[in-house]
Amino acid sequence: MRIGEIAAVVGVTTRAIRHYHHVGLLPEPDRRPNGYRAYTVRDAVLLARVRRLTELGLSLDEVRDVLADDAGRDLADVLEELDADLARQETEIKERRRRLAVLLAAEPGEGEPISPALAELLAKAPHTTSPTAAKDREHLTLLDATGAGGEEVYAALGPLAADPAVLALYERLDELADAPADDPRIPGLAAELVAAVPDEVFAAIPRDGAVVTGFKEALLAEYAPAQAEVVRLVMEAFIERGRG
Amino acid sequence: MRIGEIAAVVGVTTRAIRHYHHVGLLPEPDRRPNGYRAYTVRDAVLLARVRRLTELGLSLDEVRDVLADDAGRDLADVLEELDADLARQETEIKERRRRLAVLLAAEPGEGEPISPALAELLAKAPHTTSPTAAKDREHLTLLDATGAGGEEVYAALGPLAADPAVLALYERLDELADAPADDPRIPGLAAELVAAVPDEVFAAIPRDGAVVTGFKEALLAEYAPAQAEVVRLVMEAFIERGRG
DNA sequence: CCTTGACCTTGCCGCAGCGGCAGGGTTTCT
DNA sequence: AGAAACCCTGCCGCTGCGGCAAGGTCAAGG
Repeated sequence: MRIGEIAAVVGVTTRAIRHYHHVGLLPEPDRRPNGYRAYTVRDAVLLARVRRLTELGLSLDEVRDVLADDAGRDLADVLEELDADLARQETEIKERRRRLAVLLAAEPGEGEPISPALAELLAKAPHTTSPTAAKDREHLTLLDATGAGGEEVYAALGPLAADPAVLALYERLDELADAPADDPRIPGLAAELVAAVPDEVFAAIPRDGAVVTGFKEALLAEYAPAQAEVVRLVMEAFIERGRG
Repeated sequence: MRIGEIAAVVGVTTRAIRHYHHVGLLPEPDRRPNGYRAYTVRDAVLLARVRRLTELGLSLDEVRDVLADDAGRDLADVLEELDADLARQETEIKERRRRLAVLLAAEPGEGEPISPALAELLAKAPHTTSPTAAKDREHLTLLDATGAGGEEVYAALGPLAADPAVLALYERLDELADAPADDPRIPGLAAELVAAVPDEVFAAIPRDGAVVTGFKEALLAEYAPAQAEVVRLVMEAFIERGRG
């Protein structure tokens, strides 16, 4: 048989067969005078064995091992390992599909894949065009994606988000966009912000390991000077609370 | 933040981030005077979005598309397609595991992954050292692997395998190993072989499409001249029966 | 001051299992 | 005789990074 014929018999492509030759999985058969590979039925039997194993999901290296050690004992080992691997993949896929289902169910409006808990929180918050509020929401999605914040954080933030008084605080922060870093309104606003956040929020944020070096600086760099001052003061106050 | 810091915040490797830059999935941030990449919190937010999507199983190209079309409508499409794909993979894995389970249950002796139906058939056949019988078994595994033979073939072959008289036929075929192609024993043996195979076997073999060109020649080449003659006669007789 | 160690930079190779293509030659059918 | 359908070798491409090489940079400690 020529390569196309054995390929048709066994049900694989000629490219695959040549690849098997290339990696030494199948021996190169004799050649006809014109250079064509001349396959025997025994080659087809061998190829079919290879094929069965690869279709089960074994890697070519594993197939080579199994065919080399004709022990048959090895095969059972490899198959069991493979089954364990497939089981792992299966649960992985199920988990992903579960999360996908959650997203698909809750997302026909949002253009962002976020956890349902955060989605609920954001939905509760009043609509606003405040830039600093938008920034806060972005930071929350970051927290959400890293998985650092659990359900408790969102639950604790719930009343805060629903409180219309918070909007006024955001607006006062917005007003500091062009103010100098020593604006007199800074300390007062910082104090009010600290007071507004309930203790539970702070308690719910996992404090395992310090915040990554450089993150705070980067966070402050996001804001105008006077706003950064406010944020810095608020953060300091929280760190104090953490120590207390 | 430096690259290692943003990587720690979001929970990815620096290599992945650089890769995202390389393929244009994330914009290259500004550089510090020393050449280090300087990331902002906004970069972290973006990276986190990318990360969420890739973790769901989207390809980097798909992520790029989703982030480009901020429509949010596109996202739902991609996610649904992804879910369909995952569902397909899941059933695929289940099917493989099912076959694996069958093999693992029935195989603690055989060194070959074959269908249980064929395994049962081979177990029924009496033990023999006949080379031509061994060849036949190999050819059956080939048939088994290609999926051409269904359960009916094996069922029809059952009585034949269990018949000890068949052993004598194999031995007579073996005896022709060194005989010339015009040995007088050939026609009689061929006729007896044809007579031995029940009609159901022949009927059960699916005859969709001719046998692959070149296969018969290769099959005949497996045998010594006189044996090949027998096989050829048997095949001819079957083809005749097929026409009738 | 010098070293060590922990960072950062660019860039290229490797991975699995083939598919595709280029740039030939052969056989076969019409 | 020409076209279609085969065959050959060989190399690049895909995915999503990981690893390694061969450096530059920066902070802390002996």
